[in-house]
Amino acid sequence: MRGKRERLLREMYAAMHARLGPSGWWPGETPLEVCVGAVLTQNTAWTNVTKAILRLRDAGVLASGQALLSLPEADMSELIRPAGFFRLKAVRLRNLLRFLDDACGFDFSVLAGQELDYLRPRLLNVSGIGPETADSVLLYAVGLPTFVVDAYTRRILHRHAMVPDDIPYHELRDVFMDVLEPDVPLYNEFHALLVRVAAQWCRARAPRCADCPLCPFLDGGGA
DNA sequence: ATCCGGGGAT
DNA sequence: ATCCCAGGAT
Repeated sequence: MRGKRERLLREMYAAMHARLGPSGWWPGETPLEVCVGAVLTQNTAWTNVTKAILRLRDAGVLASGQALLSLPEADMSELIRPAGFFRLKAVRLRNLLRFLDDACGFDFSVLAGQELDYLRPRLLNVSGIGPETADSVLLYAVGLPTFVVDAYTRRILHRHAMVPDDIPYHELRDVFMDVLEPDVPLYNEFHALLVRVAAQWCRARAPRCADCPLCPFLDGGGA
């Protein structure tokens, strides 16, 4: 029965929102920047990504997709070095930029008019773009209603005994999308709240369950 | 199962 | 000086 899971997810959302308020969170100033961040943040912390983005901004190459594309790969690697896996990510970012260039010429409103089920597989077909990166681009840069799942999401739901630890990406995504109506602001805010809870309370080591907004939903946490 | 690399915590 | 953290490809 999944009416129970639906109620639980909505209550968790409400609890986080009540404690933390609206996040107003967007992982970048522009859609282009969101795409850059989506690649750079693969398997790395946001603090590192921020440094890399700043370096790109200061170098003036973040102004347009063309500027980024015309940057030699060696220069790109060096600029994004703080984000880690920098040679790999320079290639992956280039792949994504090339895709965006010929899919829409960096006019993201064109992509916003396309079907999620059409665009998502195409994005996943780009080498270096996996499900999380694709969903992050689709939700935050394009504005299509796909739920972004990450290690934080997995950890929080697993610790609340809602999913197995090794649940595949698409199944975890379905946990949300099977139950939540397609709603970009809702998906945006839900993900943002999970990220904030994971960072401040549901940390990988030394979690602070006692005063976590999701404490009431813990096994034996009352309610 | 292993590789790719950095920053922060311990 | 290590250990730990976080996606995707092969």
